[in-house]
Amino acid sequence: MSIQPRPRNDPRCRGQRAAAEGIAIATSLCDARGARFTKLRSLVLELLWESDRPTGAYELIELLKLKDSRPVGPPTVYRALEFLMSQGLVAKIESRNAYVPCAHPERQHGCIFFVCDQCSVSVEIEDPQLEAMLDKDAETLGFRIARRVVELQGTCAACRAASAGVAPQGV
Amino acid sequence: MSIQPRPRNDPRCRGQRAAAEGIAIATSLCDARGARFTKLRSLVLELLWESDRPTGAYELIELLKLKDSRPVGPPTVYRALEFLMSQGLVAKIESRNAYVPCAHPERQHGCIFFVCDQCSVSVEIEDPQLEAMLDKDAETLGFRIARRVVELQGTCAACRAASAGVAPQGV
DNA sequence: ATGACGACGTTATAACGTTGCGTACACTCA
DNA sequence: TGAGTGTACGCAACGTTATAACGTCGTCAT
Repeated sequence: MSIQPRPRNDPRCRGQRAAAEGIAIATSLCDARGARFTKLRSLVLELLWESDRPTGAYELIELLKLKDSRPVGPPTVYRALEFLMSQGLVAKIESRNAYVPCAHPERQHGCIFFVCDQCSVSVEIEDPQLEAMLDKDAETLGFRIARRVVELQGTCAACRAASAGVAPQGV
Repeated sequence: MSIQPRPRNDPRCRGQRAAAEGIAIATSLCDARGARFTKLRSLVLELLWESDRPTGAYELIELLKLKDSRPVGPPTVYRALEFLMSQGLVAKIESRNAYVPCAHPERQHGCIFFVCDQCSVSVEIEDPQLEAMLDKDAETLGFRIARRVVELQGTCAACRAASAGVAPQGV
């Protein structure tokens, strides 16, 4: 049984409220691990939580300028992202060269992302059964998995509904 | 039950022989579809088949220069790759910004790639059961999948064996 | 204080990908 | 046969994403 998906476009999961929660969890996690959750790292994570879609590194640079009037270079942002990823707080959407906050950093798990081609919304789910199958395939090959990249591109329910309104078609 | 993986680093699947076979299959497929399998497209596919690992677009540009003494620009190569991908002859490894020939273009299927962090070898497998699970998850979300990106990064059997020889450790 | 270390700043550059426009060649069809 | 059409390719410039290399600063244990 899949764990209930918790879409990142769900109102309960986005915006100021979620950002604050995300930062709080990240703070305590890093604290527990002895990892330094610096101002910059916190700011980057906050910006990702406040965004409603995967955000590129250079976009983050722009946002940091606006938010903090602090000009930061690419290496700085990439380092922050690398740290956040190493802590499981952020994931990279490889097919978009963009970054999203992990919905549940407190759990160690492989993320599966559904990314809408039209509105760019990304939804993160967990599916332990699917992970198990990948593990089995890996074992067959004698391959040791370090990182899983599972990204499904297509059309989200909202965009399908919207386009169906214009030009209805069967499922 | 998973279809037997057919690793791209399997001798039967690589080198001149495999390249020739790959080109032959591609030729007949394109012919049947009324798609133009031009000299350039064929050459790019051939280079991918001859490589033993995912190959970047700019690397292909260099290889084309060597092979054909023909200087081609980035747009030309990207267009060829786009065509080859549209025909299911080539897949992009998103986490590497690199391209591999599809082992079995004659079948329509979602590819799963195992990519070694150390030697860069990539192995392509099919797993219909896994695809079915992804489809089910998508259905739960009302998401229509257009393209699957499944890439497992880690250490291949050969590299594990090699490093185990140096510093043995349990599985 | 001082030496070690981790985080961050800065400049430049590598690597990857696209836009826009022009030309050549093949394929129809009058 | 020659005009019209569409697709592939050439080319210059540019845009985007990511990293290398090196320097500075603050913190902390000795």
